[in-house]
Amino acid sequence: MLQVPFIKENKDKVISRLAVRNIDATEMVESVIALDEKRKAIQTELDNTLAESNKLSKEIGMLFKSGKGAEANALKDQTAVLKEKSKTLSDDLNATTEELNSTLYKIPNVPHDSVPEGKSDEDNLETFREGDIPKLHDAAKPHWELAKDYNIIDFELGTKITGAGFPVYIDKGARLQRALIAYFLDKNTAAGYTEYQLPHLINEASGFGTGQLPDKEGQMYHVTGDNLYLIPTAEVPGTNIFRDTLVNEADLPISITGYTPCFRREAGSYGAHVRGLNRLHQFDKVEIIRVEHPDNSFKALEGMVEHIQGILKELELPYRILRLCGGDLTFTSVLTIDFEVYSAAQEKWLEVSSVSNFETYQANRLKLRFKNKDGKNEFAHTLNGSSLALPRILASILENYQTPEGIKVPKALIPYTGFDIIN
RNA sequence: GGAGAAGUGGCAGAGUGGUCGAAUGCGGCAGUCUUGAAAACUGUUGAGGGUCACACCUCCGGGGGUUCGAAUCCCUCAUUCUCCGCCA
Repeated sequence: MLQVPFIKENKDKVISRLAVRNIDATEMVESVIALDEKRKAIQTELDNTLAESNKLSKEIGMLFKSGKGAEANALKDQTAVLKEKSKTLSDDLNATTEELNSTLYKIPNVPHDSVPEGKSDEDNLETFREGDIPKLHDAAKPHWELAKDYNIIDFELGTKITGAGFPVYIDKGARLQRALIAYFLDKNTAAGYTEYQLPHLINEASGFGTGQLPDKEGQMYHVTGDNLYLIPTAEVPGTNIFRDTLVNEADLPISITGYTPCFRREAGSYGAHVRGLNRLHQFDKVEIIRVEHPDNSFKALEGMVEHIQGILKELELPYRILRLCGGDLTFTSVLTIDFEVYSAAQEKWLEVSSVSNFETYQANRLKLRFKNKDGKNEFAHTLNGSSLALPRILASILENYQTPEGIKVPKALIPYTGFDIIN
């Protein structure tokens, strides 16, 4: 969430930049400022009441010590009134703080100056494009047909076992998945990211830490028996490593990577865009996460973008880079860069990675800080990105690399798969 | 799943009703010494709210209670450790 002093000092800017997200935050911003003023007033009154009460208690203690029991008992009566008053005030304070926080939770992060205006993904700004779109043979097919022809992914079987959106990968399909995971992790660790294996279920506190809760619980699978949630992305367990921590400035940046399955309810999705691997309830993803010094976070974002570019180039997939417009920007992000890969048989671009800088928005909720040169605790910046998400990479490999003889394996992956063609 | 124990500042670790926001050590920061560094020595060093700055308030796993007063007593929840059971 945003910090109240920041909102106060940059009120007009906050409102005007949030307008890029097509929301009018005027009312929420005003309300935050008013509630904070109210909170301060109550806090001050409560503090004074408690100070008085503390003072009396000390006096009572001293009187008892010096054997003046009668005087002490007389003072006790006075404390009763103060106690009643402080009870009322603290209830009032709690209610106000809660109201303040719930308003803060509703205000998304303030988009970076470079974020273009726009309503939907159609308004995202393409900034770069590389790689040749392959010319496929006449009998070329979309990946869901290829998957069936070569028996490497069985969607119906997954439907039988679980439901739609839970595919079963078979034989070379499964090996290709495993190869991609290992390949991505190797690329990430070679770039300085430390590999982590993370829990696939998270508790409520973690959901709050990264912003999935309180508003977006409908997007996660909820294990009600234990009140845990299945992770929608490794970002959640990975970033919550740093919840309630004070890191050393010298340890920044912290870079971690991890492979996890991701579970998303995707309620309300339907139609052609969910066909095959395009949108699933369970999918695999390798994530990169960074905790950065505020001075360096945008440079770090650039570095992450270059890193992912390197992987897509090595896989020889045609890709483009987009700067998300305000309307498409995720709630917690200041700036998000998307990567899309061209899927030749579907003849469309598929999103395979999303890289974001959250600045202090997550750190504020997480209480992730470092001690700066002046000895003050300062919120760190957090960033993350997919490096990479598997299903659409797989889809584009299957489609782009298909030949009449079979599906070729990208050169970079052959050491990992142990085979060079699916036929 | 059963029995017992524990949780304190960045870390380790004392503290069993008032003088405790909390001894001590490590780490951090500043200084002395040194050509410089290390060592040694001296000083300083928790977080949040509040204030121009003070004052003041809150925080000893989370929540609740007893008391004029709680790190300390009681209840409760989650966690960790030890022993037993079960087990990939």
